[in-house]
Amino acid sequence: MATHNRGPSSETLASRLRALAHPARLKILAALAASDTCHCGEIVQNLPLAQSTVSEHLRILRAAGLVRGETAGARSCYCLDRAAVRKLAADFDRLLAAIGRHESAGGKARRA
Amino acid sequence: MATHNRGPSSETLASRLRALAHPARLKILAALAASDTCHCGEIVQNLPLAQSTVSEHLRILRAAGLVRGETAGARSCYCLDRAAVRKLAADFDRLLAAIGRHESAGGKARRA
DNA sequence: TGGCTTGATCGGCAATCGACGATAGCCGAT
DNA sequence: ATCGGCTATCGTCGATTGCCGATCAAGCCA
Repeated sequence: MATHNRGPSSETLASRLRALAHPARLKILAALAASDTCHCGEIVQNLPLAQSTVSEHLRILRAAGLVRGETAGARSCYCLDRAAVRKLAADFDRLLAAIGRHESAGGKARRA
Repeated sequence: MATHNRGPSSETLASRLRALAHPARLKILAALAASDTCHCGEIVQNLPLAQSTVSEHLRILRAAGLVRGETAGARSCYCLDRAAVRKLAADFDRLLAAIGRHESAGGKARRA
């Protein structure tokens, strides 16, 4: 049994999905996943975006909790929060499983 | 090499996620999943939004392919495309699994 | 037929987003 | 101390989004 409630609210889940729903941010996540070297300049070089834009995307990902940035002065080190990514995947999967199931399972009418 | 692509491009996946990344649209999807009666007025009654706003959200969901609307004149019938939902869930899960895994095992797709 | 109900579309408005350049702060190297 | 590289933040601009009321098109029923 799930010891907690079913899932986050629509607002919470939607805001986390919003953080993902941008091609540049998906690419940034993929870059962070590929190499743990994680500083910003490397990402800027691999994307056709200005440095300030990439920094802004990193801020959004950090605010969503998907990325942790240790700003060690000049060279900040960004690390993917893999646990948070997995948790988001689980929440999302739970929602879509409930939606995608052929029958709306049981009478647990979920009022939103 | 042919496009042995594992998943859709960042743009494609991001645009589909964008369709989901709104609390009202998540609620609409849940309402469609709960009851297959699927006409618009019922959804409007369960949301604090104007009818035109709900219609707009339905249009976005339809454009994303998650909902099919058979506009049979006056009373249109909206149905959840459960196969599309499952496909999106699979694509998303594949992406997040690749990101959330501790080691990026394959690692050959380094786009510059 | 006329009127009613239902939903899609239009036009407008405010808010937010996404991008950029410019600037400021921090650190190591010279 | 000064220089130069790196990054975060600020301000701004155009584009998009979200919401609404109003209006229009299409069926249904008396």
